[in-house]
Amino acid sequence: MLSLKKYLTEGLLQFTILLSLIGVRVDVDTYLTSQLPPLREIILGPSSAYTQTQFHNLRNTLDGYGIHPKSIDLDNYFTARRLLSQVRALDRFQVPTTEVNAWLVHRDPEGSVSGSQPSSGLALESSSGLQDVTGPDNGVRESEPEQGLSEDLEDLGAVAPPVSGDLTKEAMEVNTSGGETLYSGPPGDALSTSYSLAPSTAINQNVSLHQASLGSCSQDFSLFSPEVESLPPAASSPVLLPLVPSNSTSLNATFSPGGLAGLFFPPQLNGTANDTAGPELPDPLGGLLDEAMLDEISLMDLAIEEGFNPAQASRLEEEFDSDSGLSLDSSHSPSSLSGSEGSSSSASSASSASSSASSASSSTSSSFSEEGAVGYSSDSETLDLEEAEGAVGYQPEYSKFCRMSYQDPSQLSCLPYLEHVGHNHTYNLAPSALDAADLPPAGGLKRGGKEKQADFLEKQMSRDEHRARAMKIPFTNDKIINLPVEEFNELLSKYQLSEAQLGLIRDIRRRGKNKMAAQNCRRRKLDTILNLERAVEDLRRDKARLLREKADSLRSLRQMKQKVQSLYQEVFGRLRDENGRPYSPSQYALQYAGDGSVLLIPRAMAEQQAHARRQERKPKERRK
DNA sequence: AAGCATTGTCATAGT
DNA sequence: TGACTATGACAATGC
Repeated sequence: MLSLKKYLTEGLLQFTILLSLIGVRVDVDTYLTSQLPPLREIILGPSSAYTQTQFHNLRNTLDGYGIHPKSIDLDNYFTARRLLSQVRALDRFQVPTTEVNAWLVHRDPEGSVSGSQPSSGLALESSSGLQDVTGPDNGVRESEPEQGLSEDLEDLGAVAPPVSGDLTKEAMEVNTSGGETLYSGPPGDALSTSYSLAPSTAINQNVSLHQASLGSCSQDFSLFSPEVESLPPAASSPVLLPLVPSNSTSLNATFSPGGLAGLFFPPQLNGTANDTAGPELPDPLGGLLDEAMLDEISLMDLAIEEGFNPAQASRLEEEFDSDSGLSLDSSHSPSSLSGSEGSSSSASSASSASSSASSASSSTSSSFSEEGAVGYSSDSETLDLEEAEGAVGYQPEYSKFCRMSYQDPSQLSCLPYLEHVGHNHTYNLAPSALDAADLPPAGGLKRGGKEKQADFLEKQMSRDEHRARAMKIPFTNDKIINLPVEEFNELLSKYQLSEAQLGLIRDIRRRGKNKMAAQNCRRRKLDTILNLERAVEDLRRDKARLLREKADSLRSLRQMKQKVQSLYQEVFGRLRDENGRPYSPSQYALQYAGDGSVLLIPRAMAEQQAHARRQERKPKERRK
């Protein structure tokens, strides 16, 4: 039995370790407690410590402590919840949504201006389109830049109203009569995240401007319709670029691998453009992305503060993509965990097995010789119970025993030389098993074997059993301990017992119950430790997962910003003034508006607005 | 022999 | 108030 138990215990643990190594978590307790009761009993022993006294204690559940207010499960639950939330809060990373709406200008072939056809025209909304490109899992939304863009629009409205003319500070005049009106299309219609060719014109009369026109580059830029090429020169700046949304062409279609490559690596602009707006585009995104960049910087700062960097993230990702279940901390590797669990489990099994002895005792004969918990026996050389009593502070009883047990000469030795009470720690095993293991084969000494067996059984008796026997208690310790109080009192009433006997019986009952309570308590303690270990492991995994997600989000954010920058350069490089010349990036900049429109404004104005936004932000940050 | 693990027991607080 | 449980602390014992 012992070897079987050890074999099963170790085998189960090894199997669990193997499963954990391949990423499968196994809750041994689950199997032991609910799914495989026989296995549990083999390994841990019958859970008598949980159930023995439960038939008269309705408070306890089958597990003995499942719903008790003091249940460690409650502690574990709340502790785990708290720790989990704390860890998650530590690494909480919320990537704000990004919605960049850009509307490319196109020309009304008839020179008319209309804002009522948003579906026609060239949509350049990247809010979800970029997410599509980066994939749904890596979709990153960043609301702050969008908010910043809205601020851009507001600022622009305050400083240089982009629509309906009336633009002050120089060359802000808006000409609505021309055919090169620019349109600020409604972004809401941008169901498609697409770049598309505008089959027709959608020009908002209110926002038409003449300062921008599309050059003849459209033949090599599929984003622009041929119609746009023939836009007459515009007159002044800033220009409001109508980039009309359309759902006719998906972003994925337009951003074919080549197209995406073009976005990531902007195509060289034509010679004219390169002359003025070429690679040396000064701060191409200008104030458009500064907010976003600031966000990223702050994100990176945060990451650095947390001891986390993208390289780490990549490494983490590689590590955890394998989902090996290995924790970051080598000291908490599955092996170590399993080791601790193994030791704990073995300890638990030992304590449980002790209870199994108690339970086994319950099923044994009620005769005196067979009664009670098998186990804690006196040493064979020290049959003196009273001396043992004295050794553990039972002096009053000790004297009684000396008086009461004299009838048995073998137990009369109230002598100092029998001080040592041998503890047999195999008491948690059934005597039969011990007999089979320890006794010699039944072939030889039959009579001697029986005597040894009797001696052995006597050794297995607990001290209280010896005391009860010495006091001639007429019922078993098992009954004394486990009977409900009413039946217990009824039992006592059936016998004429001396005060000494009654006192012993009460002590036996008290000690027996406390013994099981102690076993129960220790088992719970072990379970608590194991659960905490599991909780720690879970938290470690959660933290690693959050870090990995954070790395993914940062990566997606970077990619998206690169795309936006490339798009900016694409668009800006193809803008032409009234003379067909490209705009100088040192003098002009594109600015996104919250409604999805794109404005071409003087760079000084853009920088001024960006500066104003920064000034606005500072007090807010200080407040934080 | 020291150290550790296990178990029984007591005292005490709480139910 | 008694019975019972839970648990910290201590001691005994075996390894």
